[in-house]
Order: sequence, then structure tokens, then C-alpha cells
Amino acid sequence: MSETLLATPTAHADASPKRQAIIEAATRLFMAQGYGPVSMDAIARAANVSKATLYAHFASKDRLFATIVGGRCTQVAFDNAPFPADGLDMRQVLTGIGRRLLGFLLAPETQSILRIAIVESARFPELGTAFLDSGPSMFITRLAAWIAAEHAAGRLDAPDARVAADQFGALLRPLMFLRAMLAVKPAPDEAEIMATVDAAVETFLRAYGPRGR
Amino acid sequence: MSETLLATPTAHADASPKRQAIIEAATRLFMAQGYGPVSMDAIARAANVSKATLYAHFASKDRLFATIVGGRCTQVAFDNAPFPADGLDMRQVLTGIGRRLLGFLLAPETQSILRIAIVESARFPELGTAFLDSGPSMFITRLAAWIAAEHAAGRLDAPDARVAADQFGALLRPLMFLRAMLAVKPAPDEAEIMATVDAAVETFLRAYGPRGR
DNA sequence: GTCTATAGGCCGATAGAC
DNA sequence: GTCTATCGGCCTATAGAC
Repeated sequence: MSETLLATPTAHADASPKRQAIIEAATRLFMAQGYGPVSMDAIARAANVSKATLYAHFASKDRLFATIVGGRCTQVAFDNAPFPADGLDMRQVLTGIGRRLLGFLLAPETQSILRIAIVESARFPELGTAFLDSGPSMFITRLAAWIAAEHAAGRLDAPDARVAADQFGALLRPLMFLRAMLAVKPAPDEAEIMATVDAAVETFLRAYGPRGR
Repeated sequence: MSETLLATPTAHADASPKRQAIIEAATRLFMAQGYGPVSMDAIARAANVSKATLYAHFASKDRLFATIVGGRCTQVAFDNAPFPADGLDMRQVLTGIGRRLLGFLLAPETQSILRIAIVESARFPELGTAFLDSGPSMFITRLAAWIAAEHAAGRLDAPDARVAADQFGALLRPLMFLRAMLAVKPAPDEAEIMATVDAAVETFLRAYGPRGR
């Protein structure tokens, strides 16, 4: 697969109803089942169009998949709301950031696309990059910038802000996250999520809180 | 009449050369490509047997896959070597544990099976559990026991040893690990691995080192 | 653009000879 | 147990009518 597979930003948003139906059906099926098990017949049937119409809009199953999933990566990207300004309680701020990030990571849409990106990254190398760039990388970069500012202000002691940001994200993905990715029951509940966030914040502050806390 | 008490003819460890060839070929192909893309024809061809022979040993593709991958989970399990006894330098001990664990997590065999377990856990729920039980869960449990002992001895300050162990593992899986799972270049090199371990140990000791460090 | 119909191939699984 | 040969089905993709 070439990297041009993802570059399908048809300059004019094609609002053809059939095309839209195809995209919606393909998104639903691919996200639920991945690439292999979904047939073009099934997509055509779910979209209420014929296979010929399907192929009139998308040259091949590969291209349809890459278009759908690549676009989906940016669509479910982590909501990069701004981090709070100075003066708020550090623990509350971190807890809020952690809750938002972990909630995003555990959301069914995120899990689906992450699962698909992981397994299809061999066949579609651009998917891995698209997913990383769509959320995690940018989030860590922004969090690092915020941490650096807090460090400069003396409210954190994190000389290497990039590492600290990466580690805060990592602390939010303990075994519970792996268990969710592996679909091992029981699914994480709200209490477990909160406990994970609280523990991550606690450890982060123990490691990076201002000296002489 | 059966001539042995130890082996049932069809069920267990059959040393038949054909069966062994099937297992080896299927392992290689499934690990490299996952479930869907590998056909029974391909496995038979790679094992130099006919498809009929294949089906004489394994009732279906599903069962063959579950047998192969389930067994593989325990085979590539993390080497649970004992943790060092008392009296050694804490930083060195943690660094050694971290290097071994991260090296294991990034090994191609581990990445393959983890990728497969993640994507096929919907179709084969037992795979997720098998993978978790084969390594990560037990490792965290053992690490937690060691941390609890160190806590009791006053060499660590980790009241909740289970959380601390889980977080140490999590600190070893920053973005670099996600990048590896997504097959995004460049692959982690030795320097990056060492830097990740050192940073994880540093943060862990900042958070859980003995008070008044 | 959209349809029906089908080409052409590979799939999982089996029958029957030995 | 092991083989050859094959079945019936589903797959991607296309031809041709409208």
C-alpha cells in the first residue's frame, strides 16, 4: 500500500447520498470487525447500494478501508481542550486531565480504532502514523509544554517536561488498560477508572511535585 | 486396546512428525499474519502435508488457531526469574527488572502475540485471558510481593504494593511502546530502551523511595 | 450513476481410495 | 493416517443495460 491511500481529501466534499451511505456503513462495519471479515457485499448491502455503485465511488476495498479508517483517526482524536491557566490547584488540574485522557482511551470508538490500527499497521503502515499523530503525540507535546510552564513557575519540579508528560500518560495505562484492550472481563467501571487516575496523579506529584512539598 | 497409560491416542502431545510439522508451520504463519489472511491451504503447503491430513489432526481452522496461539501464550511468557535478595542497590535492582521486562515487551515474538491477542480477543475470548495470565498478571503479582517486602524493610515507601508494581510496569510503556505496537518507524533502539528504563526507575524511586531520601 | 448478473478465483471442509 | 480430487460457497471486481 502506498502512502497516497490516505491522501483522499477530495477537494470538494462529495455529499452524494449514496456515497454518504457507503461511508457510514463502511465505517460501522470496519470499526466493528476490522478489515478482513468485512466483505464488499456486506458494505453494499448495509448501505443499500449495489456493489457496482460501491466500486464507482471507491476503486478497491483497500482504498475504501484506508480512507475510512484514516479519516476516522482524526475524527476520534482526543479533544485537545486547553489546559487550565495558572493559579488552580495542581492536583485538581491533573485529575481533570487524567480523567479526560483515560476516558478517551477507554471509549469504545477509541478502542476499536486503536485495535484496528495496531493489527493493520503491517498492511497499512500509514495507519499507525495517522493514529499517533491524531492524538497521543500531540497530546503529550501539549502536556509537556504545560508542564514546562509549571516547572518554570516553580509549581512542579520536572526538568525534562517531555519525559514527565509521557510518564503521566503511561501511568494512566496500567494493567487495567491492557485488560480492556484484550477484552478481558470485567470491563473497567467508573470506580476503577477514578482509582487509576487518583493513583497516577498521586505518583506523578510524589515524583514531580515541587521540592519540599 | 490401548498400549499406554500416559498418552491418549488423539488428544494430547502427539509426537507424530506430520503433526509437528503442522504445528510449526501454523505457528509461523499465524504469528506473522494473524488469523484471517492465513488459509488452511497455505498451512498444509508450508507443512508439506495435504489438507486432509491437516483436518485429520485439527477439526477446524478455529480450533487449530486457538490451540496454536493459546499454547504460544504460555511459551513466550515472561521469564519469571527470581528477584534479587535483600541488600543490593535498589536502583540497580529496579533497572535490571525494568530492562528484562521492557526487552520482553518489545521482543518480536511478544509483539506478534500481543497484537494477535488484542485483535482476536473478540472472536476468541480465551486468548486475552491466556495472555494476561501467562505473563503480565503474574509478573505484577510477584513484583508487588517483592515491593511489599522492601516496604516492610524500610527500603521503599509503597503502602499499596500492588498499585506501585502496576505503575512501575506502566512507566515502562510510554509512547515508545505504543509506537512499537503501531509499527511506526523508527523502531526503538538500545539507547531509547535504556533511557526509558532509567527514566522509569528514576520516577519510581522519586515516588516510592524511602522517605527523607 | 446505478443497477443486475456474472466472471474467475480462493476458501473451508469432505469423500473415497489406499 | 495420508493422499488426490472436488464440492459448494463466498470473495473482489467487472461487463453491459439503462
